Amino acid sequence: MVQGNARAILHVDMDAFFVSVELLSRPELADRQVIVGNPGERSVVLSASYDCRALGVKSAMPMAMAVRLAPRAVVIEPTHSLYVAYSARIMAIFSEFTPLVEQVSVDEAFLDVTGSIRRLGPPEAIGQMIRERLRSELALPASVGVAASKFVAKVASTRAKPDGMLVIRPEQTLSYLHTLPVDALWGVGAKTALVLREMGITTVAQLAHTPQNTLSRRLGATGNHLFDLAWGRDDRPVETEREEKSIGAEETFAIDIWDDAMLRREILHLGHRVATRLRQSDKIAGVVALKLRYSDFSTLSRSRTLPVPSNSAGDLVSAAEALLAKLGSRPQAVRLVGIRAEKLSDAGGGMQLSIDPRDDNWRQTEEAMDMIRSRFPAGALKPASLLEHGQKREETPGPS
DNA sequence: TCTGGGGTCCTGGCCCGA
DNA sequence: TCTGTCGGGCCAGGACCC
Repeated sequence: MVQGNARAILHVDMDAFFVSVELLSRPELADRQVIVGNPGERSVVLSASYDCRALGVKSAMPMAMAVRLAPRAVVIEPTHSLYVAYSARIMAIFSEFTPLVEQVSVDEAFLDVTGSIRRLGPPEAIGQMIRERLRSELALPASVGVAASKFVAKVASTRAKPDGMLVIRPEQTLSYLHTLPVDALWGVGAKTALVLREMGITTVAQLAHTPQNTLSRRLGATGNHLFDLAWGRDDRPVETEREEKSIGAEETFAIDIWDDAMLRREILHLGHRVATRLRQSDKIAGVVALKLRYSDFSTLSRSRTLPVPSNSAGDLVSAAEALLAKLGSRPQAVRLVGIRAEKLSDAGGGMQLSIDPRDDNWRQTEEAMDMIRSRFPAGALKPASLLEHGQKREETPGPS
């Protein structure tokens, strides 16, 4: 597999991860069609078993459509804490094979096993051992792609699904890539695929044989990037540490709303969620962004730099409310509202002190809330205005 | 069919100061 | 002192990924 200086990269991707984890505690559903997702009318599919996928059900598909395609499917509500716990066990297994593990999401990772070959054998043997460990210790199926770069390994694991392994040797890379449709390239979504189709490009081979300057004129930097990928050029290293760049929270309302008071209550709620997560990560935010999505799905965002970086809900909510006020009246009912904390930096332990001493009481209150939250179940403590909101949610349309 | 929630990255417009 | 321009920061939005 490894020739000269070629790297040996594995991409390990768990198969229908949320469904597989749920089935561990519900073995009686093993032969049934299963969809994981919230049952609400506005929810989407998070994961579907492969027999549902055969009927056309896909991740991110509206649940209403999925149920129409697979009327016999059992719908299970997601248990995120369970997925996070299994994810930690999966990553621990990976780290026994190499210290170079880059976790991409809860259920997939890149592993650079170049340095493990002398100890453990060729990369395809390492891939097989990892799949067997996941199967024997966690009873979870995974697919593995083996290649000399992250991008090709990722393509290979996708093509190996479900429960398979695909090895693309360095000398096979181009001939393999050039058999693929262009949307197999990482970074080609619906919009870019449409632009490429307008240019007469539907395969990776066609893209590779299009002049690079033609691609960059139409697609900018993306064009250059795709051209490199089409020729198998991807020397991005497996990165074991990633700095968080932003932390956010958003909610889609059960029905679109006009009521400004309700919108502000949700902003308060989201502000507390984001601030709590900032403090848990020991981060402060320099910028607060507000996001609104209207009935017609058009989305608008506004952001502002804080006078002093902060991880206090009071500061985040004030900034978000100021952005909301600046927008003036709403042209349409609001479907979704979100808050994101950006330009993160280290808080250096504890909360950031404001230049305004009047804020200190509020900050101390939030610190006390953090402490109480750490001892009692989630939702046990919330500001009075949110308590009222929580009660009203039972009777009036609120966030889903 | 009618579109969640968590993110990252890129681009282009605008403003401001050197 | 005035003007042009250039770069950088900020901001908004689009596209993409899982």
